[in-house]
Amino acid sequence: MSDTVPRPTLEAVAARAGVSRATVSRVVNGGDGVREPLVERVRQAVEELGYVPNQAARSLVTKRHDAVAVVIAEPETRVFADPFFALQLRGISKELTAHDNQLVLLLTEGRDDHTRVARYLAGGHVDGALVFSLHVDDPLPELIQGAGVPTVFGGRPGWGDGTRDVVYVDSDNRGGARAAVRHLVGLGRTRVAHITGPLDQTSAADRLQGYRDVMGDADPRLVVESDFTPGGGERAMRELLDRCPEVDAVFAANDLTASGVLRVLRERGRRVPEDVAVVGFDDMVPVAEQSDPPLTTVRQDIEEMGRVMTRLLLRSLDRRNTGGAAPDPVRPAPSGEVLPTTLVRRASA
Amino acid sequence: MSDTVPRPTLEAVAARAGVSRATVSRVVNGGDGVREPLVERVRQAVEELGYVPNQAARSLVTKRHDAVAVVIAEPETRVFADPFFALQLRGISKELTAHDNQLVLLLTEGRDDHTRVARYLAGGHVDGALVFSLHVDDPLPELIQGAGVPTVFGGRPGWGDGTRDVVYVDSDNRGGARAAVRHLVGLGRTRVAHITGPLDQTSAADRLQGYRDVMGDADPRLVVESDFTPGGGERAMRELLDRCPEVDAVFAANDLTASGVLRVLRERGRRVPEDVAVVGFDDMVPVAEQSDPPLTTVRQDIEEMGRVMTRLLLRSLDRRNTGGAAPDPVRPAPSGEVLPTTLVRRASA
DNA sequence: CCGCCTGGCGGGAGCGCTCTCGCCTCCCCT
DNA sequence: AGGGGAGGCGAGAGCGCTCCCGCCAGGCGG
Repeated sequence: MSDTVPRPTLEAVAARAGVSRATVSRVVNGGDGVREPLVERVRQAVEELGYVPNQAARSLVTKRHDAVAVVIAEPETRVFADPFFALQLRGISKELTAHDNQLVLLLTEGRDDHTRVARYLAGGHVDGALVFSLHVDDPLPELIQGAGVPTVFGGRPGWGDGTRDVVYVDSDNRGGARAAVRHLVGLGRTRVAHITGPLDQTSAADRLQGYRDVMGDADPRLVVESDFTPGGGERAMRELLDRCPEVDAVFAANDLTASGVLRVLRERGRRVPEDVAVVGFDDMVPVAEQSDPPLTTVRQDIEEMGRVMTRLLLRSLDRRNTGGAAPDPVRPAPSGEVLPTTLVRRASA
Repeated sequence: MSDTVPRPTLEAVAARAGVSRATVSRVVNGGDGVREPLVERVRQAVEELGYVPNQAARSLVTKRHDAVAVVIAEPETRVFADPFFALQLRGISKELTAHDNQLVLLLTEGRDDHTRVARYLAGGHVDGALVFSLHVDDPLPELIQGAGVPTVFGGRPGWGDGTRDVVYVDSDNRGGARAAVRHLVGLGRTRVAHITGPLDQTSAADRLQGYRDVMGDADPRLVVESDFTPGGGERAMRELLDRCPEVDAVFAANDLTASGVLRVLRERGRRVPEDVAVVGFDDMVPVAEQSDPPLTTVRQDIEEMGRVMTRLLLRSLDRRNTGGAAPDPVRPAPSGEVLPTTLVRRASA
């Protein structure tokens, strides 16, 4: 059948335009150092033949791929149930296409995948990697560091002791949590509880930290560990009400948790925000806006986070390609970029 | 700094193992036609040097890339808010990695992106494409067909007149809708309404069709068009109650819509399911299970859909590479695979 | 026992591109 | 008007791999 006609090569275009391969190459890659009339002739030949450069041939010599891997470690299924990654991917994708780079998606679950991913990255198929790994004990980041591929992490890696040569982008979880709790305190609430996320994730740990920044170690009964899910939020809230019925405010570690909290509160006949004020985290719009009452929450700009990660990575790739000479002796590589979070006031607090 | 040591080449491995490049190549690609002792020696050399084949060089000669593009046309932002694509991607990713293929993700919004994607696909960077385009008037599918890349569509393409040479995988939206409505009728409901999705999406159109299969054209007041969102569901339900207060059952085109429906029903003091029974579609677990009351809905296996699409594509790529000779004269190419949907009974109907 | 055939292995070409050279042209300065 | 320099362009050498082909060894039949 349609055995896909052989695509035209540089050679063919050169012949058609009556110039050398080198000149066509120059034109295709920006056209510097070629005089206008020739440029025009080559452009036309390219057009007529429908020439598209063969990326494989190009990579073979340049050793660049104009491709970036996005690694999403996803041990638990539920992680994927929220639009978090979708938004990240959007931001990443936009930024990548703006710079003519491709996005190679690597989804992992389980150990075998880890080594597979590490091998792939070490294989030099991509120029860099954007890695999301939520859990502190995840071996993946270390493996990837070992692969020698420029990498930017999404979220503060748990194992980073601060001095490591790690580049990451994170939301200001701690600051956002502080803002949330302060808001609650500002409302005159005195029994402000916190239902945490899984504390082996740095985002959850940081939010707890922010809560403690404001509340100190106050009443330990007011902190209940949970798991970022609505069901977990329900369980935690029941436990909380049993332990400490006089609670008058809850800072839930994310919006999903908050939705569980609201449900239990309704079920127990507590009015929100009159009896108990509730603040969430994430500003997952469909959840937060549609909840009853609409949820006051801390917004983080997930898409922007993806964008920033990408920019960071591309910039470091650029450096590597141009002047690796001076490796910036003043501020070495390690750095984390922390994106602001903002409190969004709705009805629940 | 660490200027990434040059990776070992086939040549290097060959030297180390004391054989020719060709032999190493043979071993790396399966080892047929090489005697055991040599295979072993080569394997060891590969191991010692940490050799990884250079995919670019390989593609250059084989003209295969072991990579598949996943194109997600996403005109509206909200599409991304539900876990639909995330699940698809999971299925696709699993199947792809099982066959040692990479996933190149192409997210699009807007016209410019369309031509960009078309160019990319036509550029022969990938072996095939998996395309999701929800709207009937989306020009993307046509563009992609034109690019001459083997393609499988996710969801029935709107412009397919049935006779076109199109391969797609879809859920049995129509059948699922029928099952939902029959269930409602079986409950003794006589005023069964349908709140549709955006009818320019085939899934929404098919669900409406399924509703009509059972209800005929009955009372036109019972069909309200909406947009797959909770807010849209609310508006539609209000309108429905105004138009036709005696409604005793609602089949919502998806779970998000159903959640809006439930909210309005609660607000208007109608009991679910006693006064009005409600059925959704999708079985988006977090929404359906957590709703109040838990939602009876039609489940579709999204992840499996991704898997099936991938299998279909890979199979056709295989054919192309091996014996394109006999293009299967009996059953030509065109085909759509329709995956079953099942009714999940919870409390709302 | 010799020739032939089979099968394992090496040599070499070439995939389509980039990039370094070196030549040649044209322009500018003296 | 002539010399020097700069810049435009072409030739050619690979990048790392696959695959075709041809050589050589070993096993068989005549």
